[in-house]
Amino acid sequence: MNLAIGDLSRRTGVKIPTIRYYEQIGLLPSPVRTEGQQRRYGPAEVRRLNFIRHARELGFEVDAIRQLLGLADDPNRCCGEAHEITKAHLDEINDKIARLTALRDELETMVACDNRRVSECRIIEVLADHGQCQHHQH
Amino acid sequence: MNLAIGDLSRRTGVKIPTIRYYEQIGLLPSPVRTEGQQRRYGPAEVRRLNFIRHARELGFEVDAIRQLLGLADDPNRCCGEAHEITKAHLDEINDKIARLTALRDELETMVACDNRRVSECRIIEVLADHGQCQHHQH
DNA sequence: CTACAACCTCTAGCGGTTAGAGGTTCAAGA
DNA sequence: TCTTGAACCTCTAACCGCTAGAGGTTGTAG
Repeated sequence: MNLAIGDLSRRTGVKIPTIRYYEQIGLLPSPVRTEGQQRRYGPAEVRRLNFIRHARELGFEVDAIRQLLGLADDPNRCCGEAHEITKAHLDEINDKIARLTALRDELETMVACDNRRVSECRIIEVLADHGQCQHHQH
Repeated sequence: MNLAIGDLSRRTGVKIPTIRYYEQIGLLPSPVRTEGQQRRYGPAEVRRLNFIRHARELGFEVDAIRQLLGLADDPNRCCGEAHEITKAHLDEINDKIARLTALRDELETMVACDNRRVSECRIIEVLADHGQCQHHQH
C-alpha cells in the first residue's frame, strides 16, 4: 500500500488541503516522498487520519486530539487522561443540549403565533426576553 | 443607565473587542458617543447583546441572528415572515439537538472506560476503530 | 513519448474573534 | 482645579480550522 495524497483523501474523507494542513501543524507526521516530492502514505497514516477525522466529527479541538494521539502513541500511559479530556467535552455537550432544548420549547410555543404585525408577535417578544434573562445563569 | 463599553461587556459576558466587531459588521447599532468619542450604551443594547450572545452560544450563525434581529427591529413587518424564519431555526435546532445527542451517547459509552493502561482504553479504541469504518456511511 | 490528471508550494481568503501598539479621554481624589 | 491612571479610542495583525486559487511540476496510462 503506497497511497498518494488523493488516495488517502478518498480513503478517509479528509480533503487534500486539510491533510496538508494537518501535516503542517504536526497532527500528521511528514510522510515519505517520491523523487519528485510527492507524498506517499501507508496504512499507519490512514489509521491516524481516520482517528483525527472521527475525533473532529465528535467536536474535539485539534489540541485535544493532539493529546489523545499522544496517549494512543504511548500504550503504557494511564488512561485517566483520555477520560478527563472526554469527560470535559461531554459536559460541554450536555450543557449545549440542555440550552438548545430550552430554546426549542420556547420557539415551539412561539410558532403558534398568527398575528399580522410583528409588534404583537410572540416570537420577537420571547427572543428579546430570552436574551434578557439568560446571563443570570452564567 | 449610561454604560461604557466595559460595563456592557461585564453585563453581557461579551468581550470588548467582540462588541466593537459586532458594531462593525452591523449586528449592534452604532451607539451614542461622548464628546471624546467614547461609546455609551443603554438598556436596549444590553438586551440586544444578550440575545446575540445567547444565540451565538447555541451555534446560530451571525447571518441567522441578523435575520431574527431584523424582524424585531421592524414592527410593521408581517408576522408570517417571523414565523417562517422561526420555523427554519426550529428545524435547525432540532437537528442540532439530534446530532449532539448522538455525540453524547457515543462519548458516554467512551467515558465508561476506567482501565489503567491506554492499550486497553475504550476511548482510544473507539476513536481508532470508528475512524476506520466511519467513512463508509458518508 | 506524449498528454493530462494529479500533484507540488505559496499566498490569501473565510467566519468569528482576540490581542497588541500607540495614543486619548474620563472621573475620582488631592 | 488639577492630576493621575484606568479605561477608552483606532488600527493592524494574529488566531483557529480550514479552503481556494495561481502557477508550476510529476507520475502514469495509452
